[in-house]
Amino acid sequence: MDYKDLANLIFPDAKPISYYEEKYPERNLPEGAMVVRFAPSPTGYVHIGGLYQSIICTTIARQTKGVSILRIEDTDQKRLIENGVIQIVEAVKDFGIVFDEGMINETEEKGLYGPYKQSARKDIYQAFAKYLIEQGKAYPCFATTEELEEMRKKQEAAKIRPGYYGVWAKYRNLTVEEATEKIKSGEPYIIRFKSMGNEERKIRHHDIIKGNVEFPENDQDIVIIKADGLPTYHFAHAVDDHLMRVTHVIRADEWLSSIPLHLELFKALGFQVPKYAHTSAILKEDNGKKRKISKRKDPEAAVSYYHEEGIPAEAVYQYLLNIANSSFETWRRANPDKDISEFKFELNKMSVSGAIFDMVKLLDIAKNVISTYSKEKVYENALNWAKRYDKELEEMLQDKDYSLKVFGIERGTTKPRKDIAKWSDIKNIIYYMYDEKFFAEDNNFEYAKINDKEEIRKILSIYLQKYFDINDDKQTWFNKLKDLSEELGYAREVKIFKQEPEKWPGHVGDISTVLRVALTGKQQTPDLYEIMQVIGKESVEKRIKNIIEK
RNA sequence: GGCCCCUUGGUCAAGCGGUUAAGACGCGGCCCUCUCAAGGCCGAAUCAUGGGUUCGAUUCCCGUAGGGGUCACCA
Repeated sequence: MDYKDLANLIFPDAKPISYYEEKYPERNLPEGAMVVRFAPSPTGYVHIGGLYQSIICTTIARQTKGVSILRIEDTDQKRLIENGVIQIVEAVKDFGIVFDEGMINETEEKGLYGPYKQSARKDIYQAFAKYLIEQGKAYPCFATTEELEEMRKKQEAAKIRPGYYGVWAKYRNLTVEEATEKIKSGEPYIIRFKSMGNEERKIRHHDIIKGNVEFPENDQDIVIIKADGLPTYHFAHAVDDHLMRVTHVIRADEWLSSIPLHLELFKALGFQVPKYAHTSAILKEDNGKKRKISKRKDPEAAVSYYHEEGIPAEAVYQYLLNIANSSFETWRRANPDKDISEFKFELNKMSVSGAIFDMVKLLDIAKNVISTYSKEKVYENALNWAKRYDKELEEMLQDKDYSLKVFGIERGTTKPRKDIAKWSDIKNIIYYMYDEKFFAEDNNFEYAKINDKEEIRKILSIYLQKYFDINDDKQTWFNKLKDLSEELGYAREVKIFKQEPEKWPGHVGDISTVLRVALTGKQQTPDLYEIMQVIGKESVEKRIKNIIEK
């Protein structure tokens, strides 16, 4: 009996690996094309880090005329959740991200290198596991959980490196006969890789992002096929990335320390080693310390958060792209009108250390993104958001023509307004433009410098009687405010006032503030003239009278 | 704890042996025909630390400290 017999006993039906090598031939791609994959587990929600990875992945593939793959790593059956795949596909699609190959919904996929869901690739992993057993590079291990537990305790007590390796690898040197006998008698087992590494020796490796790194060789006989017949991450990584002809493995840097293992695995399988790029995690500051941003503690870790808050997907995308390559914002500034896809992304310019997530900066980007939108686009986005998250806002927006006028204020100019960072801001910014909402508020407004009730009435009365004409153009309107100021003994120009502030009780700005508060209930608003034009003559009169007569 | 990685203003960061150490966000001030938002101008603020190497170190080497990752039949 030899290894071949043992392999046949364990995996009698597995195909020879040549079958798969032929089925998934080398890709015919232009020079420099990168084949990359995003390989999440469908365990529940999409994390901001996953979105980050998928942006990097699809960007790199597109720019090098390569291929991006969405592969689902569902080998841990315990952690799976229902509709986990479609959640990932949809979440990513909301940000405009589409992969060239891989899963497109819960069960369907596209591409010739599938299946793209690991649970559907069981026979493939087993074929390669069988191959390793035949070569004497893998073996069945009969250790029970208790046995392994005990071993670990001993190792810890003796303060030696834990794990299944060297002399601790109890079943590593079983003869084929012994193993066969155990299998035939029905003893449960898993398959382990037989490592030839030596912990004393170092291996050097070049990572595209991290640079040169040095590790001790791997000497752990890690599990490659679990009790349920599915592979562990490590084995699936080697087999899948080889068969899918992935050229560049881009993944989170928590995998960096597995490099010695992965390198050994590729070598044992006779695979060409891909290039690796280990990306730094997105961090969160917590009590002065940094830690990985986490769904449990940080709501902003889940991509759904951005939809709920109404932060435009485009802004999140740009923010993440800027974390990945900080030269992005410089490029954006120089090329405001170009499509984002024209930005040249470079893997090796990614930061080696993790960036702390900065919501303030994200919101600043969002503000700028929204400022470039037309009033129609703002309306559409706001309405879509409101339909899902804010019924009251949805009702306000029912009158489309009117709402378009509201959103048109100070928009589409060379200096568009930048006061909206997220759709959830909108209600508070525009409610006073709608009579029903405005009059629903009690009108105990807070005025600024001029806050004497009598003075306010006087200013408003005279304005309404002598100066208000909805048909005035902006300049005339403003001149009239100046005239009004003068008539009431205020400075007609701010400049003049500043030269001799003691000479007047206030200036035209203070007068217009009175009008502003009376008309909107707020001390700060966009351009008052435009607001008056939008709400119209009747509303202006009604609002002013409402104050005067109170 | 072992192994590995990281450390430039509050945050993101450029820099790659000689620089007045970019830029962005944030912060402060001033300006701009009314308040904001914006825009313009100005400003405060950074090379963790100790040793080397060198004519010269933010940059190269070693140590220290701090932070992070990893040590599963999870990925």
